[in-house]
Amino acid sequence: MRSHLGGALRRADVGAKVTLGGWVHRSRDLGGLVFLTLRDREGVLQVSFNPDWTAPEVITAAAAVGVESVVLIEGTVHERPADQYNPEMATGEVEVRATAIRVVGPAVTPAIPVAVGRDAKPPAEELRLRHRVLDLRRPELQFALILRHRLMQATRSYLSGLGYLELETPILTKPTPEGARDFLVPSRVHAGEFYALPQSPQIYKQLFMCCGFDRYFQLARCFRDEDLRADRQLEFTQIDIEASFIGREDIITMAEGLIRALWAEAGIAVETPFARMSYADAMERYGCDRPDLRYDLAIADLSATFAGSESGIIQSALAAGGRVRGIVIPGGGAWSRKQVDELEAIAKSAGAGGLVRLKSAGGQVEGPLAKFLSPEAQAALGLSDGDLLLAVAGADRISSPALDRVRQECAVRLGLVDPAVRRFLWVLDFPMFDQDPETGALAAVHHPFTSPNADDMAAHPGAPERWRALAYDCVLNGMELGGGSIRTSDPAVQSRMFGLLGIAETSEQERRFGFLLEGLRAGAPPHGGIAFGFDRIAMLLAGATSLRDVIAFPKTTAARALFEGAPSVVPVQDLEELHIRTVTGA
RNA sequence: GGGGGCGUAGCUCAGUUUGGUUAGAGCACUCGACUGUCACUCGAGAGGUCGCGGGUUCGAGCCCCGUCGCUCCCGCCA
Repeated sequence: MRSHLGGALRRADVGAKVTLGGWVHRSRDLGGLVFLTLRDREGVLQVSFNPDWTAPEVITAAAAVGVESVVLIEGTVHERPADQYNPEMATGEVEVRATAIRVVGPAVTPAIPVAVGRDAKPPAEELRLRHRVLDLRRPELQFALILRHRLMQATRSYLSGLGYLELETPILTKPTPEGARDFLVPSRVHAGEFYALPQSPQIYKQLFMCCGFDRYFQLARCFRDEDLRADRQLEFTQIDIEASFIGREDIITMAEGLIRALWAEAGIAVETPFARMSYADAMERYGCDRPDLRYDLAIADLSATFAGSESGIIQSALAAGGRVRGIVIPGGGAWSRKQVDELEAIAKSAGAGGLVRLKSAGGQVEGPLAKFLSPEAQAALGLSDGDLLLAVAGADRISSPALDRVRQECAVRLGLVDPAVRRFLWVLDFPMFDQDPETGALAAVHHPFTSPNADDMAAHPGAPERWRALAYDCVLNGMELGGGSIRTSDPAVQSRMFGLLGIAETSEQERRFGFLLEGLRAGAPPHGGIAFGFDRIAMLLAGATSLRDVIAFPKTTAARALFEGAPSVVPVQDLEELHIRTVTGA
């Protein structure tokens, strides 16, 4: 039906007789002379209807077509006169002189505009989602989804090239303990029983290793029934990878190559290897496990300096085993009382009791606590003129998240966040467990299948909260791109892990994880892997600010699909067949 | 579950401060004019449950209460 994609025509195509199919992007009727802008996935192209080469009834038909209608056009590619080039169009040096037009898909007047002006705001997101077919016609979204496709192909090409096999895992599966709420699917055949949608293919990919498939990957759909965010959807795609007979360094090298290949697909050169930092250092210096290294503003331990102060707040924090930690902000001394109050509010919302503030001006240290500090202590702070010191006294569990947020906000205020800079980072040696400060209960930081560090187990056999894990996260500019670990391949160790996590009963372990334990007992190779958040990577590389712009049919933050209207009520008979009765008011 | 922002014509918005005549603009749409436009231009026209419900008032787009939707964030979620 078509001979060319109109948006791809260039000066080299001049002279070609073409048949084009596409959408009417804009139309300009000059009276006896009509221009249509035709749009397809390659771009937009001007088609001219002129009595010199177009029959009168064709011109009449062209003048009558509404925008967003689908047309088939016949004509010839001509170079435009040099003074009529349109530098804003990739096809701007040519036009197609039409001899025929057929409206094959007339369109009603669009509810939201597709051809938006240069400075025009796009319609409200609700309308964009409600009229998604129109929204997805916009060149930016076409670009984003086409880039997404290319990133998928680059992933496949890179990993296949390394011998990885793309293997599929079930969507209807068994509830697993990733920590998030599962989506459940009722079984019609087995009354009262449910499948779960996978939060990730974690166990299946480990089983593949036990099967001997050796190198696995999948562009895996994952499902988590939690509240949404700009960067979080109910269903999302992961680049899921697992390999056998490898160690941490093998995974890191492979993953750096993958990142390089993906960024190259978007035209960005990435240097490897990436920087590395231990979890402990990241928490100590930046207060978080995925620091943005585009700026420093590192946290320092000031406990020794403040030890001699007579401030009650400080003394009680230190007495309780806490520390005083703070950030020196060059130039922050010029900030107003109100601006610093705002920073304190941020620290408080993160759980801190308040912010200790000291600034250096004219060689003097000023601030509410300055009088408690000896001249020696004041000098030890190392403040230069104009510096502001913001500190939090208390347990690290409190001060780290508070200083993390303060640090990020200060960086924004100081203009230190350069979007053109990319600082990739591996965070290594995560702790194996997170301990609830009240109950003492352990929870897996990564997941229960991660292998603990064998040296730590040997050194502190009775203190699992001190064990590190063979886990690693890949971080870019403060964002987690992906993470993984070397897994436990010894079924006895795995069983012990379940025990530490509160699943002590053998029968309970077998009921929930028997299929994994059976795989491990059948002879498991040492293995490990990693998973990257594919949507988030696509969002970054497309220059989008919301995941919804790189997902064709996303959900709103209220977990609704506005275009198709999901979720929706279903007939009672359907529920009965599934052995389900709804509760009133639902 | 909690907090913030937004909701006025098909779309983007003004009008809400301090309640007061018939709620406006640009774009889109309809009709007309126009032979090289490219966000075509020009003229005319049509288009409104001011998200929804209730209240206060002589009178509500504007004030009060409730509710719904979208969005950002916290909780939650790697």
